[in-house]
Amino acid sequence: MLIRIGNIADHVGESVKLGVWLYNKRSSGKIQFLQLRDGTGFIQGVLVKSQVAPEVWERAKELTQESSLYVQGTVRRDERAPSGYELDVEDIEIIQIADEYPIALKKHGVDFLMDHRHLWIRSPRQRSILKIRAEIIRAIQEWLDGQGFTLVDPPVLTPSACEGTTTLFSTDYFDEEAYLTQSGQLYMEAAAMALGRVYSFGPTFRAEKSKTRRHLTEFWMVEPEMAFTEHDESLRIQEQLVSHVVQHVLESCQEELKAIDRDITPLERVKPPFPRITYDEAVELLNREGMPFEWGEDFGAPHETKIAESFEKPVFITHYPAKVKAFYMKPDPSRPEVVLCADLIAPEGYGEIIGGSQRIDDPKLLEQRFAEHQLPRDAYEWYLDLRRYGTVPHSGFGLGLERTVAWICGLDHVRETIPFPRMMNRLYP
RNA sequence: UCCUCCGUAGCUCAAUGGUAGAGCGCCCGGCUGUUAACCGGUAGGUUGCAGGUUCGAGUCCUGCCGGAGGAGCCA
Repeated sequence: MLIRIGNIADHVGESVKLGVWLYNKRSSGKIQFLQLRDGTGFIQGVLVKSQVAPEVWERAKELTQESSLYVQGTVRRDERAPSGYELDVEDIEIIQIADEYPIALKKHGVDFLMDHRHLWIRSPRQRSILKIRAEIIRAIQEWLDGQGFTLVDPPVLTPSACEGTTTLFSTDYFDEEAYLTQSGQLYMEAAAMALGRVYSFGPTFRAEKSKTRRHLTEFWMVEPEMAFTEHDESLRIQEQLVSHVVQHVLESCQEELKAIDRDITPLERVKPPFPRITYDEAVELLNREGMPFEWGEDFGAPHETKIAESFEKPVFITHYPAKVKAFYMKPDPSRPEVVLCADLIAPEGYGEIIGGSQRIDDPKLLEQRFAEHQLPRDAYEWYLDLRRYGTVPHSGFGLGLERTVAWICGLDHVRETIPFPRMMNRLYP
């Protein structure tokens, strides 16, 4: 039976068999060091010429980078090894001698690495990031499930835009045009009226010609939607969710965070409550900090970074002007020119990771908004129905997974947070 | 869509308008504790494409193609 490197500590002193790839090899005339990986970890295999069969020694010499093999050896504790363990190799069964591997253990350019993304993800750094991504997903679902949320899957193919502003990917749907979803939110509002507290987790598509470190054309969002929930309670849920995710990663991904060299001190501070400032206060802050900004505009990336610099934790910016936000957001009853919404801005310049709001529950007002935004009413009759048949106060938000992963991992681009990123100039591999 | 920058060996990069080079990788040889090992050697080129200026262009000019960073928009 094969043992996995991740469990190697349980087999000290035993002779075990591993299925591995050769990550790297160093050799002298009479000793060879094989850097082996199996997806769960790395371990160094040691062969001393005088202590192994001649044919095993020769097989080890043949191995090239990323060759696949079964290796039999005895596990030994060794203080010199980065992982604390080494394998004294006794036998080698070659599965394949790999062709010359394109990715050297040296610096490469972004374009070259992206062209070889299918191989790049084997590297320790990329492997660690994908592992952290998986733990972030686990933490999100674990927390929401524990709070009584039900997972509901909205459609990916949709008949028309949810918000109508951004560019959509279109596709043939028999005799009509369909679009890939840019948000499941409206469907999740329907689901919340059926199940109370719900969330979706899935891919989202935006055909925007954005070329920045924060943009992908295909990315994953978590979109909770909550019936009988007002804006303030939604913010409390958001800060608890984000804090749980960060603390879970700190506990369960210590090795990976170390492997990618993430400074975890800013992450350790991420606990509720998060600071809240209004849009008005944010505008004041920007002007005070020497970044002139006019009330009524929407913030750009440099503004978000400047605001975030004033806080040690993620910060909520609330009560934006209605005209810069989506049509479905509920106006503040005491001040109808602003809406009950909040963007959560991550620290360290990572920008917006959550956008959320309380939704309009009054059917008359929602119809008025449809008219103001010149939205096709017939396509949204079903959405208006939600307000006609037992409307309730409800709120929801969308959390961008890749931006959250980039922030927690401390990456300078979201393209490393997803196995196969889709961007304006990238559809391969 | 706009702004800025970059395209030279498999990879990362040098080369004042004057003989296209280095390091790494591959291959060969050496080395009994290597950590991106090290040491010696071999091979490796239509300088992104098309024009132009010049005695002479990797280098200067124009256009195109590809890429990167940013803006707008958003998560």
